[in-house]
Amino acid sequence: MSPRCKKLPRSFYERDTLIVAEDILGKYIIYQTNDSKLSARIVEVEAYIGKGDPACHAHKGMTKRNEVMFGKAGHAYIYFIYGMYHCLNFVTEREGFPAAVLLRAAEPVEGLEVMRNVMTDKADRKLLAGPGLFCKVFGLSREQNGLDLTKKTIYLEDRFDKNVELAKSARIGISEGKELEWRFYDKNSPSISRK
DNA sequence: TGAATGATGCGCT
DNA sequence: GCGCATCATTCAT
Repeated sequence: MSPRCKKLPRSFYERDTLIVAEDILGKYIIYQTNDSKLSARIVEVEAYIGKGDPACHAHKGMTKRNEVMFGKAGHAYIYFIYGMYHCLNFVTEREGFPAAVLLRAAEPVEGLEVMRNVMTDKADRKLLAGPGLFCKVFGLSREQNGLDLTKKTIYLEDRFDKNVELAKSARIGISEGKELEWRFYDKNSPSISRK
C-alpha cells in the first residue's frame, strides 16, 4: 500500500522548470508555524526561466533581490511587489541557473479558520486565488525568503491527487515574453486567479 | 463582464 | 525617478 502523503524531495525541483511547473499542479503546500498548520492544493503556477526569459527577474543578472533564484533548487524565493504584496516561488534547476515556478493560486485545505481571519468577506475558494493573496493569507513575507523546502516549515506534498485537467496560457501581468505559454492551471478548479 | 485606476514602497538606472 | 510576476474598487457596456 502506498503512503497517502509524501514530502517532495529536492530532486523534484532539480528538473526542467516547465516539467516542474506542470507536475506541481495538484500537489499540496504545507506551512507549519508555531500556532497553526496551513495547507492548500496548488492549482495555478507560472514558469520563469533563466537570463533569456525577458519576464524573469534574473533577466539582467544577479542582484540582492533575486539571488535566491541563482541558488540550489528546492528553496522559496519570495519578493515584494507593488508596494504591498509578496509572491512565492519555488526555485528550480541547477545551482547557478536562475529559474523558478511562481505560485499563483491554490485551494484552501487545512487552517480555514486562520485564513478566514485574514480575509473576511471572501469566499473560501477565493481565499488563495492570486499570488499576492496567497502570501497575504498564508502570512508569508520576505522573512521566509530563501527557506529550504525540504525542511519542516514550508514544503510540498504529493497526496496522490490525480484530478488535474492541465491547461496553459500566456503568463499574467508581464510586459515582455507574452508569446510564451508558461502559465499552467487546473481547468476544473474554482480557485483560479483569472480566466 | 470588462476596462481603467489608485494604492503604496522598494530596487535598480 | 520609473517600473513593477497585484488587487479592490469604480465606472462603462
